Formats: sequence, structure tokens, C-alpha cells
Amino acid sequence: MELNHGLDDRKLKILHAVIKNYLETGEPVGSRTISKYTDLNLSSATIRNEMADLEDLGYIIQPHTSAGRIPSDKGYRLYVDMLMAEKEQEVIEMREQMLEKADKMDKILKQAAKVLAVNTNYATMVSAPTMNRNKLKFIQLSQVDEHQIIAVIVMEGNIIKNKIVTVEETLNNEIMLKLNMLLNTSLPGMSIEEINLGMIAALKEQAGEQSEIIGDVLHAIGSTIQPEDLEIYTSGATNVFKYPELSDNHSAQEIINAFEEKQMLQEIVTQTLSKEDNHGIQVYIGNETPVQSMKDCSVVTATYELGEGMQGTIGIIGPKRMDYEHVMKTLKTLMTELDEIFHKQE
Amino acid sequence: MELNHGLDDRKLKILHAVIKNYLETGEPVGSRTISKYTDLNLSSATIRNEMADLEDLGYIIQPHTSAGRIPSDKGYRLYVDMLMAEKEQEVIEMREQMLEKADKMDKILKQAAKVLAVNTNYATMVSAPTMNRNKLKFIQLSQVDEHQIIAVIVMEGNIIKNKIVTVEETLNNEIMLKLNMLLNTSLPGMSIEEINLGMIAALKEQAGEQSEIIGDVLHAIGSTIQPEDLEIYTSGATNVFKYPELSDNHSAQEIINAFEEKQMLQEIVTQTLSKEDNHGIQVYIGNETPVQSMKDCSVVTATYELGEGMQGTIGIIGPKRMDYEHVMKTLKTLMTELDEIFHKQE
DNA sequence: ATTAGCACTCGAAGGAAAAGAGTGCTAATA
DNA sequence: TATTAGCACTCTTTTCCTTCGAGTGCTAAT
Repeated sequence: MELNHGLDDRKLKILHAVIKNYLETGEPVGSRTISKYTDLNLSSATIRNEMADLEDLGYIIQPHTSAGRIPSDKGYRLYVDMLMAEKEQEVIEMREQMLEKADKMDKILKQAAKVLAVNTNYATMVSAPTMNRNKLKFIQLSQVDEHQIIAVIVMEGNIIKNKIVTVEETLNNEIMLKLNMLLNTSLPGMSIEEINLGMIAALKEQAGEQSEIIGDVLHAIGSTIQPEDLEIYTSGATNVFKYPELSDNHSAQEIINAFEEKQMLQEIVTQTLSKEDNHGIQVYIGNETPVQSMKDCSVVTATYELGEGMQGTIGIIGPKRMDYEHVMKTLKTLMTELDEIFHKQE
Repeated sequence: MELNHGLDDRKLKILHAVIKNYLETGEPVGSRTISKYTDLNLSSATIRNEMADLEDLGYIIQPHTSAGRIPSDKGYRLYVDMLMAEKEQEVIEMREQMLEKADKMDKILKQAAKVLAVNTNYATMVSAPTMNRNKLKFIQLSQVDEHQIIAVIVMEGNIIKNKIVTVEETLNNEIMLKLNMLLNTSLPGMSIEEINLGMIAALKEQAGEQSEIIGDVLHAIGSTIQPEDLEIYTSGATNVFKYPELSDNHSAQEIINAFEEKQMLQEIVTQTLSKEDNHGIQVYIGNETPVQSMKDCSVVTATYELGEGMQGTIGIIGPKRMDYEHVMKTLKTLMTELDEIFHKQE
């Protein structure tokens, strides 16, 4: 990443100070504050001049004539990029918090969101891993009663899906055995995309009389595993109330709504997964976000891996004056943690 | 239900008018308004006298000396009880809305919450049916790989649960077959409560060498089906912003938080299911609610049945000045709808 | 190049005044 | 006797004005 701004060291330091201070207070910051806050030993007047320059360059903004300055999106962006360039590593007590409830995957992810929300004081989301490229591991058909069979589908990573299929005729044990054999000899090891029409036709052919059932089952597999199933767990949505600039207007409403409906959060997940750089961490500031209702926020996302192309997204949504440093550290830690938990589980 | 208030017809009419008007406007209502609003043809002065009486009797309240009156909890209670006494029936287009997405149970319930929220403009919740008294229908153990077997548990009503159990030794086909036989000869038809320690001991006895696995599986069944799993779907939490008396203070925060964490909503479900009257509809006004953070709200709940003792809860949370009439109608309709959908499915 | 000093701007906070809504009480009325 | 008109009173809400303070930009001095 190139940090190609035309700023000299002093301007950079002042900008840094403005942003950092604003992150803490949430109030516009004035020249006198900076004069004391930094170790530059400059008078407020000098700072004022520099700040006027920074404003011309578009890094900071004056909400009104006689207020201090707040960072612009461009300013935040520079700040974040600088952070990105640094390397950090730090493991905190999140580990224990996480492992406490590590049970089934949905529990883990729910817990992850919660831990993250508590640790950062922002709203958080965690998406269940998408499994487009994931492979089938095992299929089992069982007779539940006369007209219903249950299909249990296990994917790599032990993701389990069920589907009840209704059948016309009652099937005897032999046939069930045959169907199970058929499915389990050909399908395991295949990914969803590989199961195409030709494949399905071939299987149906082999199934003979039961071709219809095989069709139904395969159809069920397809529809069950479609990405429409993309689960998203959220926590700490009410944290937005902690930041006046978000809770004032009705933007809080929009954000919380997005969190409840989850529809829009999928946008973020999609977008995040489509790019891949920055050690998997991405930051959307203000209007950069894929979701319009969050234009007054910043969104920080990270990708976690589950092997075999399965990946999910962790996201933090907060005010633009987000504590990027802390958030990115925490996110990185959690990411690593999830990677580990899931890989150990297998 | 006894409507044992000591109110004459005129007082009742005035109280009714006050409440109804307040429900619409959200503002305290004065004597002049009532004078015009009702068909009593009384002057504001007379109304004033009556209202003073009603206040003495505790049915209405004056927020401050020179304001109109608003209903007290006791007033609402009377109003609601009167509504309860009426019979209503009405099927609206909810039916189509519901069936549109009727697929798997969680989808149905999610959709139900949404439809309800849109139809009423309040926050809504729907709990998945609890299955304490529900019976096992079918169990299937399958080998997934060397050290893992998957237990698929199907309950009456086709509720499916999965659990991966890790085993020490690899099990051969014969043993798997034997275990499946064992489980499926004794367990189906039993309810969770019936599977007690003696039962477990007997099964372990029969399992011989594999007693440990049986133990694990049974334990898994127990823990998988425990009410901690009680899923709750919510929608329209942000509707609270539509009612100033809820959105002003930080009570909106508390309510929305309760909706996100869902923990507290369980209280409501529990409480609702423990009682059974009023055609399954219950109303908690203000402090009557089981959840403290909703003391400024009213909560209306209904119970839907799924046969075999399985039942779930639908709830609406809104301001005390809720449109009880509409809500109860809608709730009753949806309740019926859910009953039907689920029974047809089986 | 830096800084001190100062006039200026503009929002926030405070407070008085006016407006408005509604009451309770009394006296008049049907 | 029940109802109503009238009026003084109370209390909130709104509006407008003032003051205060934080911060600026500019100029002149260092």
C-alpha cells in the first residue's frame, strides 16, 4: 500500500493529533488543544495556520465558522491506511471468553459477535461461513415414516443440513440401502458446483425406478445449501446509542433496522468476501460503505478462513470516529481465534 | 371474566373515549375534546366533573395540573377486559402473506414475526414451539468419519436436531446397526421427560461395550433439546421509534436491547405458556410485564398449538396506548393461521 | 518562521415573556 | 337537581433575546 499524501511530517503529526483527539472526545478540536496535546511545542497560532492548510487539502473540516476541526472521510482514510501499514500482534483475554461457550458453530459465532461487541463498544456482526466451494462429506437417507424420508447432508467442516422429502410410495429397506450406497459412492468429495445437470442425470439413470427420489434429494441438497441461507449473527446494536452523532437523528433507527433485518448486512459480507487484501481487514469509511443507511458510520470487516474455501466475515459498525487502532487489533485477534477453533475442531 | 367496575354507563363511555382518543394521538386528552368527540352532547364542564371522578377512581391520570388526562394502567386494564369480552373474527390478507414463504419452520416463524410487525406497527416476537412434552419419532446414528458419528434426532412434528459425537474407537457397520436398532426399538414414542436415569441405565446395559457411546448420544439428545435452545424470532424492533413516549428516554435502548439479546423475551414466553386462558391471548400492561425493561410498554401475547403439547408464543410489544383492538384481532388471526399451517404440514 | 494579540463569528446555554391548553370552582340556568 | 357558562389559575411549550465561550483569521511584533 502506498501512503502517497503530500504532507510533511509536522502536518502529519497535527492531523494525527486532531483525529486521535476527536476519536476520544467526539467534539471538534481546536488549535489550542493541539498546541498542548502534542509534543511539537508550537503555539496555537502556528497550529491554526497548519490546520487551515490541512483543511484546504481536504483532510479536516470545520462544522461551522467558529468551531474546531473534525476529520473528513479523506482524513480518516489516511489515518487508517497508516495504521494498516503498521504490524501489531496482541492476544488478549478474548480467548477464554470465546472458548467458554464453544459448542456448536452457531453458538460460537453468536458468542464471537457478543464478545466483540463487549470488547469494542460498537455494533458487531458475524456471518456464518459460506460454503460455495465446500465439499460434501456424507449423505444419509433414512425412512422416517411411510411417506417421508429425511436426508442428512454433512459437509466438510461438519456443517449439517437436513431436509425432509415426501415420497409417494413406501420404500423398503433394500431400496434405501441402495440409494444410500449410490449417493455415497459418487457424491462425497464433490463441491456444490460440481454437481451439475450431467451428474444428476447420471445418478438418476443409475437409480432406476427411484430416479424421482434421487432428483428430489439432489434438488433438496441444492436448495438447502444455497447462499440464501447465509446466517448472520449480530450483537451490541444498541451500542450506537453511545455515540451522539449516531443516536441523534433517525440514523440510529436505520442502523438498528439494518441489524434486525440483516438483509443489508449481507451486502457487506458479499462485498468483503469479494476483495482480498490487507490481511483480510477492510475499512469502509462513511460513504465508502456498501450500505447506504450506514453512510454516517465506519465499517471494519475481517475475513476468517475455515479451509477448503469456506470463509466468513466479522464486522464492526461504529461512528466514523471509531477507535480504529483498537478495533483492528481486536478484530485480528478474534479472526485468528476463530481460525484456530474451527481448525482444531475438525 | 367479570367486568366488575362500579362505573355507570356515562362514565364508561367517557373513559372509553379518553382511552381511544389517547391511543390515536398519544397526547393527554382534555374535556373539550371529549365533549366534541362523543355523542353524549355534554359540555366540557360536565365532562370535567366526570373526569375528576374517574381520576379519583384511579382510571385516568393527570400528568401535570393543567394537562388533559391519560389512561392509568387500571384504565387500560378495564378497556382491554371489555375488548376481551367481545368476540371477533376476521381473516385478512395475512393468509397470503404468510403462505408466500412457507417453507421450513424457522422461515415460517420469521415471516410470521415480520408480517405481524408490518401489520401492526409494533415490535413483534415469535418463539419456536417448545417441545418438552414432544415425543421422539426416529433416531439415526451414522458414521461420518473414523472418529465422528452423527446423531440425527427427529421429533413428532418433524423437528430435526443433529449432534456430532466424537468417539474413541472406530465402529464397524455391525455395531452401528446394532446401536441404531437398540435406540429405535426403545426410544420412539417417548417424550423427553420419560427418558430418565433408569431408562438410560437400561439402555447402556444393553449396549454392552458401546455403553459409553449410548451415554454420549443420550446426553446429546438431552442437551440438544433442552429449552435453552428456545429460538425466538423478532421483527420491527425499530417500530418503537414511532412512539415518542418510548423513543425519547433511553427506554428505547432497553427495549431494543432486549430484542437483540432475546434473553429477556424468553421470560415472556415462559410466563405466557404457564398460564392458559382468554383464548390464549394475554395482555400485560405496564408493570404487569415479566420484563422490567418493558415497564413503559404493553405486551400482548398469544399461544399457538402444534399438537402433542407443543406450543409457541407470539408477542407484540408496543406503547401502553396500543391499539388493543386491532392487535388482538390480528394476533388471533395469525394464531389460527399458524395452527393451520403446522397441522396441514404434518 | 513563529507567535502574541485582537476583533470577529457563530453556536450553545440561559432566561424571560408570551402563548396555549386545560383545570377547578362558582354562579347561573333549565 | 343536573348541567353549563364563565373565569381565574396553573403549568407546559414555544419563542425570542441575551450572554457566554470557544475558536477562528488576520496583523503586527519577535
